[in-house]
Amino acid sequence: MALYTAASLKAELNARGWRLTPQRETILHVFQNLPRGNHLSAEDLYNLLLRRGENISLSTIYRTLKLMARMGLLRELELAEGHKHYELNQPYPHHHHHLVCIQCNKTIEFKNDSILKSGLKQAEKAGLQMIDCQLTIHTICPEALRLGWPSMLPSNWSCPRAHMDAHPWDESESAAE
Amino acid sequence: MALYTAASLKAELNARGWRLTPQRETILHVFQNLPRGNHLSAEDLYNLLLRRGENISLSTIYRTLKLMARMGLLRELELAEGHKHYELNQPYPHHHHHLVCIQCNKTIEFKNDSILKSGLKQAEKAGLQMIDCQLTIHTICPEALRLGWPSMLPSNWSCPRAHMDAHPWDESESAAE
DNA sequence: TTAAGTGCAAAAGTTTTGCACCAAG
DNA sequence: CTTGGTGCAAAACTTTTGCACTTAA
Repeated sequence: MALYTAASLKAELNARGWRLTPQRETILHVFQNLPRGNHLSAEDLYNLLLRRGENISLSTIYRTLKLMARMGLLRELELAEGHKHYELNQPYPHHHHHLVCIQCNKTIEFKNDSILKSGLKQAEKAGLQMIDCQLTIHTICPEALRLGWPSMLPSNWSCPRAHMDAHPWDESESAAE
Repeated sequence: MALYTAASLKAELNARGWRLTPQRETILHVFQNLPRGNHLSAEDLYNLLLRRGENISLSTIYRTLKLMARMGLLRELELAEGHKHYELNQPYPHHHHHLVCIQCNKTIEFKNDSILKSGLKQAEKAGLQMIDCQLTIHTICPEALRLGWPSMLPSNWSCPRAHMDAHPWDESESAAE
C-alpha cells in the first residue's frame, strides 16, 4: 500500500544525487497517513505540521512538493480552488479520478481502470513516459442548480455539500497518529 | 462547429440577467477563430487583442474568462505552466484531452470518446450535471529522459519539443482574420 | 569536506476587488 | 432609468528565489 518507505525514498533520492532530510521524511509520512480521499495544499500541509509542533518552512514545503511530484511520488491536483493540492500517486488499484463542482468545489473520487489503461496507451503511442493520469470532471451540483445557478445564486452562497466532509484530516489525521 | 454565435451568446446571457458587451463578443470571436490545438491564458488573450488594436483591460479579460467557463462555454485547462489556459468547450466529436510533459510543458491533444462517455456516466451516477471532462496525462518526454532527467537535467534546459509548434496563434491567428 | 537543503524575507506572477464612470436592455 | 460591465490601480494570494547558515553523505 505504501509505495515508499523512508529507506526506499532515500535510495531513490540518493540515486539522483539528492538527500533524505528529516523534513522530506516527515512530509512523506504525512501523505502516507492521510485518510483516503484527502489531498493537501502547501498551506494545508504547513498548518497541519505546525499543529503537530513540526515547523517546516513554507519554502521547504513548496520545494518538497514540487520535487516529489516530479519524482512521480505525489500527484499534483488542480481541482477548483485556485491552488494545487497533492496526494500520493498510487498505482492500480488505488489510482482514481475526481468529480469537482465548479460552484462549491466539493470533490468526489472515483475509480475507473479503463481510463488508466487509455492513458497508458495514449502516452505510449506518443512516445512519452506516463507519470500520472487524471480525469477531472467539472460539474454543477444539484443544490446550486436548484437555487438558480448560475445567475440567481447569491455570491456568498456556500454549498451544503462543501461541508459534508470538509477537511477530515483536520481532526482525524493527527488523531490517527 | 461554432457553438455560439453572438446572438445565441446574447440570448443565454440575457436569460441569466447578464449583458452582451462588445468586449464579450470580441473575446468569443477570438476563441471561435483560434486554430485547433491552441489555448490562451488571460495574458495571451490580452496581448493578442492589443496587437490587433483592441484594448480590453486585463480585469475584464479575467472576469470574462471566468464567466464563460462557468457558463460551460470555455474549458479551463490546467496544463503545467502555473496559470490557466482556456479554449472553446466543444462537444463530441471535437471534445479532446491532453498529454503534457511536466518538464517542458509540451502539450499534445488526443480524442477518446469512451473517456467522454465514462465521464458522463460517472457524473450522472453522482447526481451531478457535467460541464466539462478532461483527462490530463502527465508525462516525461524522451528528450528529457535522454538528457538524464530528473537529476542531470540543466535547470535552464528547454525541451526542443517545446518549440516545435509554439504559439502558432501568435502569427496565424491574426492573419486568419 | 562539500554540495545540497533549509529558513527567512523579499520578489515575482497570477488573479481579484473597490470604485467611479459608462452603457446595455 | 437601472443595474450590470469596464477600466484603473491597489490588494490579495500563491509560488519562487537570493542568501547565509546548516547538515547529509
